[in-house]
Amino acid sequence: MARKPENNNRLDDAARAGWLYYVAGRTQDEIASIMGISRQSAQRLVSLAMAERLVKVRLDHPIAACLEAAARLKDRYQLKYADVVPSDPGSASTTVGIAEAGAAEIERWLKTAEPVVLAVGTGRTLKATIDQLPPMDCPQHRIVSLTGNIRLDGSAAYYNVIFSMADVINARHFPMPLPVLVSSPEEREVLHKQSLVKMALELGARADAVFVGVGELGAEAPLCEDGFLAREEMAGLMAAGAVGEICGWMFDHDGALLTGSINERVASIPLPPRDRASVIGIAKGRRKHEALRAALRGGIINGLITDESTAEYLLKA
Amino acid sequence: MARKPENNNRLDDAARAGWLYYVAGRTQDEIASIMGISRQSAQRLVSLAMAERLVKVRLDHPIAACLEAAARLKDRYQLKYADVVPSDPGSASTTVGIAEAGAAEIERWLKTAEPVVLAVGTGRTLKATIDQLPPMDCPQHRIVSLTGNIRLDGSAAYYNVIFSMADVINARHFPMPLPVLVSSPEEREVLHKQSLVKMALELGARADAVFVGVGELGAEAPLCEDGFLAREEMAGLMAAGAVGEICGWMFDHDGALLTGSINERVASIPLPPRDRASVIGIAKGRRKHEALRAALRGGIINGLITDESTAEYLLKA
DNA sequence: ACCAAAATTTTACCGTTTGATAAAAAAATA
DNA sequence: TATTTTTTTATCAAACGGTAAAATTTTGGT
Repeated sequence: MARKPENNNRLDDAARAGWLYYVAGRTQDEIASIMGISRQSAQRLVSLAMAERLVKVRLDHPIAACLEAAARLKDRYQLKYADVVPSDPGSASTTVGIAEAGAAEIERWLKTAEPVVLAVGTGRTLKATIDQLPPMDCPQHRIVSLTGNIRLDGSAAYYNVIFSMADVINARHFPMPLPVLVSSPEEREVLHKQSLVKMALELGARADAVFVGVGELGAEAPLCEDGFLAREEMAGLMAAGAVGEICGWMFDHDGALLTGSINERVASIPLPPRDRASVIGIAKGRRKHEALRAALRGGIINGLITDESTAEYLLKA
Repeated sequence: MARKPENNNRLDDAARAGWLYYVAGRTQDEIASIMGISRQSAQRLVSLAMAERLVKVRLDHPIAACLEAAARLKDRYQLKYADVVPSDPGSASTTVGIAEAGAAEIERWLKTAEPVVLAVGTGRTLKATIDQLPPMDCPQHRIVSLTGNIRLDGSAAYYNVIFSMADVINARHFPMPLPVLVSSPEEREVLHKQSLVKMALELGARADAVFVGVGELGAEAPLCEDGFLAREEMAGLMAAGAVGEICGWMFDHDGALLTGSINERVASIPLPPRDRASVIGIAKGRRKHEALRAALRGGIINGLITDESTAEYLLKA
């Protein structure tokens, strides 16, 4: 009868115990008495069944795939935070879904009692995110804009992230009264010494959480469309290897910031140190794929809110 | 702020909580803080996910004793398929365990690429089995109900196997819009000529796999309890030697269909030829013992899903 | 648009179940 | 027999499931 079934028997018992526990719903005490062993042995068998993956838990709901993708993204790119929302294949929107999810995450930060510093970038996605925020009263927190939204011609882009945000959450807010780009490194230096700007710079460096959009480059890039960047410059940047930008900071395929070139004229506040702060990118869609992957690779962002199909791309790469 | 499609969100949240709990292994406290709700709400969501069968736990490990019993059953009764699940001595449930196993076998059939015709009976066990099926998209298959679930008084029994099944697996389905029993052989003949019924009859005859419960007879038989059969008739049947029924077809101790008597008024679709199709009975428990043995002896079923202690009975006989 | 009723959520509490640890006992191995 | 490994026993803090009252939100009627 019993030849050498040691290992086999053990897994058999584990399977039996796991079955009684997970399928039949008995307590470990009951299993112990049914199988004639001590409760601790029963417990060991049950957890062995789990460890050996004898019991398989399946969750039949679209949301499950999203959660799993988020967990894998976290692991793959060493993220502090990841959230994946279901894709809507039919929709062309670049914000539906992630805007709500982004707002929820911002809300979680704002709900904390101890004061935090939140920083935001700009762009359509971020504007849509802010628009999903419920009114809140957060006098203990401060919010700062990492980047301006002044165009080359001096006018302001229509979306107004920091002020919209301040409108609904009633916290002290620090705008960035500068263009995204200035004409020279020297001009940047001068502007950054203005007292108002200095306060924002200082605050930005201490931000606990940062929420940014991720810009792709190309002829139809929002950066051009919105008049932040001349098309000739765009071509030069792409030739230099740039694939995306965050708050105006250009980076290449590996997520390394471009040295020289335009980055010396970016007036935005630098992203705070990634080891301390959460820098959460909010983006989805085919056109953002490469830029997102580069930003994740290079650790420019350590948090991500995206949708399923974008997550799929980022995972298979 | 427009931000909630409530109805949808409820199950979403349940799925999310269930995933975090069962897959990610978080505690309910953690889930509560992640989702921004109280622990009790988290607990409710987790158990809702269970109740709504969003999470399905399955144990695929073959337990040696069960495997051996299955092999012996196959041999002893010339079965095409046999599956034995562990017994839970204390439990009074007649479905726990075999329902999951039955669902797994149905799933295997549904996963085949070439189109198959699946037929199902009715009853509590089968309903519990169907409830364990994961959502699937199977436009290539067809499913047909071998029997109606209309009572003597014209009302429908609460369990609704074919429609529940169609709900989750999205295949063309063919219900049997008749009672289990009609008043006379002649009426049956008339009814069976209705075009709708004829299609079901035709399909049933071509079924590749059939899943049925096995009904025992007696004063407390489900057939009586559910109002399909008057108690006086039951007594007569038993006197005539009937020990069990499948889809309403009465059989005796040797598994031979009773001639005459009530069987001439059974409106169910006849079971397809056993040499071609798999007719799999799903049943366990003391009260089903005799009916099961008779059905196996007579070859009414050529497949079986049961539990260890029932298997033991069937093997020692 | 308002108020009242109903339903849901939160808060608080309690007994049971669970996972983990450490020492004693038993079994297996050399 | 001595040594190693496993199982049992005992104990404890954390986690869980249930209940009940208070607070909140939703619903329905006016």
